[in-house]
Amino acid sequence: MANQKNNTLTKAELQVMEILWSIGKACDIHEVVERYAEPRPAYTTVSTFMKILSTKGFVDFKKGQGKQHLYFPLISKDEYTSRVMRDVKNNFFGGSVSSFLSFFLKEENLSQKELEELIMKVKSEE
Amino acid sequence: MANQKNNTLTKAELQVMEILWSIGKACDIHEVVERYAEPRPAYTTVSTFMKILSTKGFVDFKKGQGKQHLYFPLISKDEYTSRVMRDVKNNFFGGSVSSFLSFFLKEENLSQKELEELIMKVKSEE
DNA sequence: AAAATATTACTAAAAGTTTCGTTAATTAAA
DNA sequence: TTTAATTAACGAAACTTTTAGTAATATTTT
Repeated sequence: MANQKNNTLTKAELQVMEILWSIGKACDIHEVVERYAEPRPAYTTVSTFMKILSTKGFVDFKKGQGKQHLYFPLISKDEYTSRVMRDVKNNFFGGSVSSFLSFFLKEENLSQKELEELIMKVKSEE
Repeated sequence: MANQKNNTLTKAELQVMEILWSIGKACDIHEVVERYAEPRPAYTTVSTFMKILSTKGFVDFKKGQGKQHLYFPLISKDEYTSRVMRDVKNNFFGGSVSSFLSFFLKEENLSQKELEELIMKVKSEE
């Protein structure tokens, strides 16, 4: 039986992913727990999330010297961000790019000029 | 005791709000149920959500002739969209407008020409 | 006004999420 | 190599969300 793919993260799962992304390298449970703000969850709680995230296909792990499992994300923050943005675009703007952008510009109250400057900046970064 | 304000919508609650927004006027439970795609939820299920949404402060109701309650949203879709956008911006871009926009533009892979057309369009809508 | 119908409130079961203790397995220490 | 310590897997309790049946209330019909 192939791994049933579930492509949504719950709030608590996302929190774990955020920490994995911020650490930026394969790490053990302890390193993850340490990064939580108080009150920190129990070691076994994070361990459970790793298990869930593994079966969901969001993380994998390898053996480290001494340390048994070193966990790492299988999806980048950018990739996940893309999914979230796509969902917002679809759910709130009927998938329309221009509606999305239009709303955003009004929301942020950006002038024509500011927008063009931003675009220039983005372009130059490529 | 004042009404404890809870400003997040669950998935099922959002679905109800979407329907209320799309109907655009105060309506009864039946009208909401009809708008669901199959398989439709039970009448009492939607009724329960209305109760929850009322206590959460997202909808209110008034008496209609004959029909007992006519429900209507207390928050517009635009307002709620703003909240969602703000949350995405904060959670994924550290609250930075330019990061958010930059990501979006790269993501959509818009050509210079398309961008200019979009800007024109957005501008003309103001 | 009494009976039938429709609607909302209440209650609770089912499903999903979050949390962590206990157990089993693995690694390190004596 | 036996014991102690560490770690992951398992199981389940606590909590949240979703779903809907039943009871209570209100409206309509006869």
